[in-house]
Order: sequence, then C-alpha cells, then structure tokens
Amino acid sequence: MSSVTIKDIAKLAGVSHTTVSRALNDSPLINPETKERIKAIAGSVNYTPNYSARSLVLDRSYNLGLFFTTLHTGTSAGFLYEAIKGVNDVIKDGYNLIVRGIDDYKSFHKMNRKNFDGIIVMSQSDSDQSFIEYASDKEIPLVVLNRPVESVQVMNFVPDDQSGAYRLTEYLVQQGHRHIAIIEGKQGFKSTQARRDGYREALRKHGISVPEAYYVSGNYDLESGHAAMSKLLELPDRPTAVFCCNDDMALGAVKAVTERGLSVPEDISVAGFDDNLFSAFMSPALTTVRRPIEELSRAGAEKLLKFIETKHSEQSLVLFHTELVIRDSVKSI
Amino acid sequence: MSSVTIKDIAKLAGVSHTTVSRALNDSPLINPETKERIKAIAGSVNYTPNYSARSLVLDRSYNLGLFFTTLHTGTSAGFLYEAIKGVNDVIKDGYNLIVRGIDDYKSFHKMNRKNFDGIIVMSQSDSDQSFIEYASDKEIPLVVLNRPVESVQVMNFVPDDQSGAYRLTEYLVQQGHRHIAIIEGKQGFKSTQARRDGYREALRKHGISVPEAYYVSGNYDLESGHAAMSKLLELPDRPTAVFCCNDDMALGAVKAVTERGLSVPEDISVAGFDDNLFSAFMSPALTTVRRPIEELSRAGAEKLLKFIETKHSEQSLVLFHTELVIRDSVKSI
DNA sequence: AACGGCATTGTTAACGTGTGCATTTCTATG
DNA sequence: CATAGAAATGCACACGTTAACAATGCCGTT
Repeated sequence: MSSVTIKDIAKLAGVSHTTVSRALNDSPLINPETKERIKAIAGSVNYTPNYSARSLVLDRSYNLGLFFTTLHTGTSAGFLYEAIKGVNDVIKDGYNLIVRGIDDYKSFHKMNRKNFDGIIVMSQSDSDQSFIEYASDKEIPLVVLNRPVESVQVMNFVPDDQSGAYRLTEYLVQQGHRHIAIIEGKQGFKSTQARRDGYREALRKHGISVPEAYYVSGNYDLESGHAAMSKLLELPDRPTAVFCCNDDMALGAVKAVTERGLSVPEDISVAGFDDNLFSAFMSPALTTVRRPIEELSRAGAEKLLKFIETKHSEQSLVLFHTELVIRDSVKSI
Repeated sequence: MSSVTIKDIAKLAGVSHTTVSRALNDSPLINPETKERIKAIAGSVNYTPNYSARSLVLDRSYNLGLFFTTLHTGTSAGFLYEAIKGVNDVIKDGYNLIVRGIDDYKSFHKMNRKNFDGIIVMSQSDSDQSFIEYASDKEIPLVVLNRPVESVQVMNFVPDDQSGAYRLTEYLVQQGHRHIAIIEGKQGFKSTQARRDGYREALRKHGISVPEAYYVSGNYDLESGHAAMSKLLELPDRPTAVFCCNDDMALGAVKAVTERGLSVPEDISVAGFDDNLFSAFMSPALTTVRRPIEELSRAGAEKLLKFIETKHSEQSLVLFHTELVIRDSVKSI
C-alpha cells in the first residue's frame, strides 16, 4: 500500500539509503556498477520519489504559477488558450503548472517561495498590483506579461498595443475614412487604455476630430460588441468605420450590422484587435491587429525558467510587436 | 530572509512548537487565550505554513490535476476555457489546480498519491487509457470527464453526444433535407465516433441512405472545416445540408460557402456541434447542439472534492444531456 | 613499510510540521 | 486533605529526502 521509499530500496540492495539517493540522482560519487544495480531495483519495485520530502529539504516546490487577473468576464477563451499553450510548451515535465485567477484567492497566504519556484502573471489590469507587489516582496521569481509594471522590479513582457491601434487607425484613415468610432474594452484594463490612446493619437495626427458619441464602451465580450454597435447604428451621423478593441466584440458588432439588413464592409467598415483563431474565417474576414500572446507567453516562461536556474536576469522590459492584418472587413472609400 | 516557522513563533510566545501547531490548527486542546495570543503573534510576523512539510507528514499534497488529452491540435479554445472555468469555480483556494496535457509527460512518474490528492481527466480519446489505468492503479482519486471508461472503475461524467447528434440530424430531416453530409472530427477521438453514430442512426431510422462521398474527414479545427466543405461543394450531387461535428469546423465551412459566392442557408444549410460562445454571433447564427462542458466540469470537480474528503462515492456514470439549439443556418426546404 | 590521496560508502543531522504519549497544573469531590 | 480526573502543555519521534562530514579500503609513491 504505502509507497516504496529509498530506504526500502536500500534494504533490498544492501546499502545505505544515502547511496540510493545518490545513485538515483546520478551522483558521480557512486560506483557505476552499484548505480546501475540500484536503478534496476528502483525500476523493478516501481519507485517514485516523494516530492514533498524533496521539496522540504531542497527548498524547491517545482510549482510554477500562471495567474490571470480573472478567469471570468474580460478573459476571452482564445486569450486563455494561447497563454496556457505558450507556457505549457516550454516547461519541462519536472514542473507543475498551476493555473488560477487572482480573484480566486481570498488571501495571498500561499504565495511564497516555498510553494512557488516562480510565478507568471498575465496581468490585465491595475487591480493586480497588490498581488504583484506581494509576490515581489516575498522574493518569488516573477514575470509579468501583458501589462507594464513600473512600481516594482520584475521581468516584463508586453505587446505594443498602442502602436498596433495607431497603425490600424491610420490604415482606416488611409482608406478614406473620416468618421471613425471606437468600441472600447473593459474599463480598468490597461489594454483598453493603450488601444484608445493609439486610436486617438492617429486621429489627432491626421487632424480628425471625433464626436463624443463615437466613444462607446464595451467589456471585451461578444454581447457588449453587439450592444455597442447597435447604439452606433442609431446615430444620426453614423460612422463609416468602427474600431472594435478586440475581435470578440468585432464579431458581435458585425452581427448587429447584418441584423439590420446592412452589410460589412459595404455599408460600414469594421476592424478588430487580437487576431483570434476565428477571425480569418468570419464573413467577411476580419481586418485586425495580431497580438502574439502565445510567443509572449513562451518567452516569459523561458525567461522565468532561466532565472530560476541561474538566478540571473539581464533585461527587464521587452516589447512585442503587434502586426496589422489586412483582410476584407474594411472598405476603401 | 528565510521564512518564519512555528518554532520561531513558539520562542516568541514562550511555548513549545507543538502548542503553536495546535493553536494554528484550532485544536480544542488549547486554551482559548493562548490560542488567540499565538494567532496574533503568527499574524504579526506574517507566518505562512510550509506546505511541503505539512504534505510530508499529512500525506496530502493539496494538488488537484486537470489533464487534457493534448493541449495542441484537437482541443479548441472554447473547450479548454469552459473546462478550466468549471473546475476552477468549485475548488477552494486551499488547493492548487494543475493544468497540463497528458502528452506533455514523457513518463507518468510524478503521478502518485503523494503528489496528487485527486485527478480530473478531460479525456478526448482512447489514447488516454494508459494514463487513466496508471492513475487508477496508483489509487489516486480519479474523475474522467467527456468519455466513458469501462475497463477501470472511475467516477465518470460524459455528455450524451450521440443523442445530440441524433436529434440534430433528425431535425435536418424534418426540415425536408434528404441529402445530408457530415464533416467528421479528429480520428481516434471518442466524440468523433459518437457524433457519427448519432448521425447514422437518425438517417437509418428515416430510411435515408448516404453516399460514401458525404463522409468527409476533419480534425475539429477551422481550416479542416473549410477544406472539407470545399470538397463537398465540388461534388456533382451537392448535399443540401451539412452536419459539422463541431462549431469551429462549421465556421470554416460557412467561409468556404461564402467564398464561392453562395450563401448559408439559402444555397446550403450548415449545422454545428458544441454551441461555442461565438456561434450565436456568426452570420447566420449557427444551429447547433449545446454541450454543457462547464457544468460537467463543475460537477466532476465537486464530486472529486467530496470523494477526497469523505472517501465515499455512490454513483459512477453520469450522462449530461445535450440540447438542440435552433438558429438561422438551416433552411426548411 | 609508512603514508597521502582517491574512490566509495556510511553516519548523522537537517528541512518544518503533526501527533501519541507523558507530564504538569488545576479543579472538584469525597 | 487526599485524590481522581480533566485541562493544558511539552517531549520525542515520524514523514522521505539530501548533504556535510566521517570512515573505510585500495593503490601508488617515497
């Protein structure tokens, strides 16, 4: 019943448990022959090490945390998917990947060096700040993705949302649009602000002013995009193009257009942000901005692992380029 | 630097570490006054227990595993999202939720009672069988979702895919369709087979025979749906309706239709399976079958937790009903 | 022959926590 | 006042692993 330990193996092999420990850890101190003999025995009795015991003495948990601001509203399926995929791809099977929402924790009690070898925070909002500071305070190796953090020193990987939004908006202008509305993301999210800033910057640069009514709020989900576009379509001076702050909302927006018997991009142009998996397959295919979440997550995880192993970090803030993806949902006028 | 232990607290309080341990665990043996005093001290020095040490002596890891067949091709973003959300919602913050793909492990070495208090397998294919048997063999509390398992005794929660596919296909027939093709899921996945069986059963029941060419293979992703529908459209006797084995492929299929200047459902009807988040927002809104992955995951997690705590389990196989969702992508002819 | 050094193995303690049993202190009861 | 018993606390060990240090045996060198 109770699983076999190195002491059991020691008895079988007629050596001390220390020798077994060393043999299984490939210590050069051990005679190659005994090493093989012990490994054979360990295999035959199906030995698996007790990680709790090992953790206790080595002061390493083999736990890696991947924390999202929330796993409820505001985190889209595609975003979660890409982030997990990116991180999962690089960590070896020596680690446990623990995925949770920060808002799932009532207290940060369990967050300490003993329980986590390192933490990746996929930070979507300032509300993570206290969590990040707590982890930093506990001196847990820490990577923050997606949102720039100034107050504390962390390894920081962020997509350049603002410049992406800028280039997209500029593209809309180049296509002849002068009445460009925006459907915004979830309030309080950093990305919401960056995308709005890029949009404004481009319009200002080209001397285009925007009526108040062209700013419509959303929260990154499909329904909110639908509702927001519905509002825009009611307007007396309807925009000719709409920048949706993510692709989910763009899909909802397109729905609102077609429901009214209008068409995209004939009657109104729509652009998104993220380049979701489905975006190329929408009708019409969505013009958007690609945000390399998977790459960014992969890079973050690699950096974290390297830091854990070498205790050495060079650079802190890395910007990831976003890329304009031109498809069929914007008409030249 | 090194974190504070119960022994440090013991010194500060002038008691033995045993008393501290008992006090913090709310043992009735301890005088309420000393208990309060010790708790106050623990709070003031910011004590956090070492879970490795606790795990070692209590023989519990506080780790819960959520394992997918794979995190690469075949697992859609929405599926991952709903599963994680469902499980995450019910586990308290006393547990770590470990998410990984089974194919990420080179060996199942780390799978044992000491490292996992319980395991949830979101099983998509028979290839998980060895993993499931291994875990079962190690006597780890085990819940298998999404796929029925016969060989070993586990707690099993599965959606009734076959009956969902049956009802959907029957609906197509009722709408007057006689030429109904199917775009199949990933080979080897149990769900692929169940949906095909439901489709066949319905057609047989209504005395409709299907040409070989109406069976087209796919692998559950968008591109494969697009490619499969392209093939179908080339056929001399084009079907009037196509059952896509998931919504992702349906989206790809619709794209293939519109690319050719045809329209859904005017020229050809399309139905999906899963009821993804985006499905209601496609143009046209997709007729599909809702599969309650989130509910199923939640139920599985609850059952697992209860089992861990009480060591008692009543029922083994629970079927979750799938539900026909009628929208606008199927025309009555 | 004595001795230094290397290769190999063993002894022992340590990591931080929980628990069975012994011990002390207090209270009530006869 | 003696004592039984309850209440509160402490002692010592266990969990399974790693590692510093000690010990042993062997070989070659002077």
